Amino acid sequence: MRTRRAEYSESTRQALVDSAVDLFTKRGYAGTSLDEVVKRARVTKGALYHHFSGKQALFEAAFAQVETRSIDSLTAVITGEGEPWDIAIAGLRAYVRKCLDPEYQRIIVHEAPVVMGWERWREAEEHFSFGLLRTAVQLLVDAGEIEELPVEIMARLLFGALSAGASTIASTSDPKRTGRDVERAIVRVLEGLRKK
Amino acid sequence: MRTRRAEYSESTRQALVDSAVDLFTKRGYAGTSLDEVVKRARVTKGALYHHFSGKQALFEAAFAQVETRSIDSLTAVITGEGEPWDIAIAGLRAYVRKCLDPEYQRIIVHEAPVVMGWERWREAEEHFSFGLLRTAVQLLVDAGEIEELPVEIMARLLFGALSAGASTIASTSDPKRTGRDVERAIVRVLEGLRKK
DNA sequence: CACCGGTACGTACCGCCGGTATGTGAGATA
DNA sequence: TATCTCACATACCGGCGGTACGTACCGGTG
Repeated sequence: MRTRRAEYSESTRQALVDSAVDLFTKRGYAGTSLDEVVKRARVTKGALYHHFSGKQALFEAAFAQVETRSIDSLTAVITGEGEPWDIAIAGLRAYVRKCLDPEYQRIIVHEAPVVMGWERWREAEEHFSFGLLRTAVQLLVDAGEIEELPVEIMARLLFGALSAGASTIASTSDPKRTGRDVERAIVRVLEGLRKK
Repeated sequence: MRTRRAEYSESTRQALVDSAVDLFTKRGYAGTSLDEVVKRARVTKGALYHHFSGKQALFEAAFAQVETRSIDSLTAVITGEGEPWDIAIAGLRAYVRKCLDPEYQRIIVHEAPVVMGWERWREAEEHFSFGLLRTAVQLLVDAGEIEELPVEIMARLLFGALSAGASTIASTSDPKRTGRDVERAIVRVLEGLRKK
């Protein structure tokens, strides 16, 4: 049954997560105090510690929210119709665009590996962006489009390159132009791996 | 002139930096307290704050020390004799090996971008590993070995891929084997960019 | 050698922040 | 209506980064 209390509770939790996403994006994990988070959510620390076990858990909730919202648009591209090669290129473009979103960039790309620890981050990413990327790479290998290098490794390297590319784009004076250059470079790298 | 006081002072500063490198490597930036750092260096916080303006500055000193010590071995490889292509491959191998060093892995690759801020980290890296990498890429382009994509972009992407590769190597159960796979994959990517 | 100035620390303390223990009132239950 | 429960609020603690200030020792000067 759906009671009023449950609705209020969920609303409070959501407000906390939203507040956390905002502040973690603007000031980073270490630079954000829980007092600020609860103040912006118009509750107290009691509420926060009722819903989450601590600051880390709150970060993971923020992480999950940003990833969950991001993954839908990407999944739509990956699972669409067309040639595997074209799908991969489209997915590439979509991911680079996603990396330009400040929330994604700061929370997912930059802070998460440090805050959650690399191992935990890796595990979580299996179900999100990285999982999708590896699926896409596997798709290309299965379709015989690119050479049969270890998929796990290739996906990791590509993931790193894309993140670095996104960071570069975000901090350049001409993001449009840099974005085109990054896209072109990555496509060129993939073409270099393509079977003739 | 070289006075005794100056020597003592330098020794104290060095002890602090060494202690910081150790603890930052083992417990990370956030997990390390200054009390621990000064205790291990057998001084007090007064000494620390005499030599450094704060925790961030201490981290940057640790960062600089690890980078400075790393760069010598890499520079030797890059500036050696031989074909540009072979030099680049050798440099690649050397860098992958360097990434297996726990200090380099934790302080330079993982923590520095978050602790120093991505922009500051990027700026600092110009004079260290990334600067070398870009030089190597420029070398290949000048020698006509690889296609003339924008050097800055290529170096950024390669740097990101290498960092991701380093993280993967460091956290796998069989670093030796993963290291070989990463090396092979990157070499294959470069060969894909090679002019015939 | 006596004196003195400054540097290289040591000591004591503050405010903030993450986390905890406990109180409380509104809504669900019988 | 009486009671129970849960979703918070309040008050407080210990630790940590940072600061203010005291001090001893080295090195130059007369």
